[in-house]
Amino acid sequence: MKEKEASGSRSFFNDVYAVVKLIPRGRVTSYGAIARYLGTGMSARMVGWAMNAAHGKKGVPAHRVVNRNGLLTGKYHFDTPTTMKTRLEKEGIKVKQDQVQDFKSRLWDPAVELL
DNA sequence: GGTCTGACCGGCG
DNA sequence: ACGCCGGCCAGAC
Repeated sequence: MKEKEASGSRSFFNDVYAVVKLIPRGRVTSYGAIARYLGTGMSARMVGWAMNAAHGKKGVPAHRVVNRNGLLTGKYHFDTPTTMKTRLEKEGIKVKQDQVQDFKSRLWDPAVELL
């Protein structure tokens, strides 16, 4: 019988989900921030890929994860390109033209907040 | 089983 | 200051 590495999170996909779930409402984070927190560092791309798998899963607010520029890069991956913006605004985050306002202030870096 | 892409980031010219 | 390219990991064809 094979176990799925129940002891801790082996797959960083699982780690990403955990971190994203911990993102407080009204706050956003970047792929690179999560990647760095997980220790992947350069593999920020995988974080976005993990989000792809996070689709359909509940508790994984992928809409709270944006790129380094605070741009809603993955908005097109949602059901509708406006879902991400709508959700963020609903949480109190101002979004203008796919860009998070006060992104730097809204940025929730796990490597810092969870330090 | 090999190859390519992919919701990024950072360095270099 | 801007543009391009390389890098990392994993999933899909």
